[in-house]
Amino acid sequence: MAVTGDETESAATGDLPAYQLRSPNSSLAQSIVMAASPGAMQSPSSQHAEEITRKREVRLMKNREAARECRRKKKEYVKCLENRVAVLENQNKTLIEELKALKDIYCHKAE
DNA sequence: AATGCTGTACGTCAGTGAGG
DNA sequence: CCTCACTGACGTACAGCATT
Repeated sequence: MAVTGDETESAATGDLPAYQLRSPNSSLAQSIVMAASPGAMQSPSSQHAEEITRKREVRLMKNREAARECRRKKKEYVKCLENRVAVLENQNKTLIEELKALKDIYCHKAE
């Protein structure tokens, strides 16, 4: 199992995760620029645009965390299944041995 | 050392079902 | 009908390993 560098990446690049550094014209980067720019008076249409951008960011952030959680749950589920396989394989082995022993007893009686 | 391959984690988009 | 959370699919970045 390879350990990825993704979790150590933010340490290597300051404190921003890689996905925030990658695309220079992402909506996030744009919105940061928008928020930082000293736009004093804003027209209703630009306010509306900003609201849309903000909503999008919130949605993306929520979805990002949902995806993380979803993957975590999936990994846990797979681990459970693997455990179950191991248990069932052991049970199967035990039952096969038990059957073999019973067959032996039966054969000796028949003689 | 350079390069290609593989596995892992991530973010985003699009589709879907549940609840209000 | 709308909104929200969940999830599969896709593309991307990166690390580690093998080969040249």
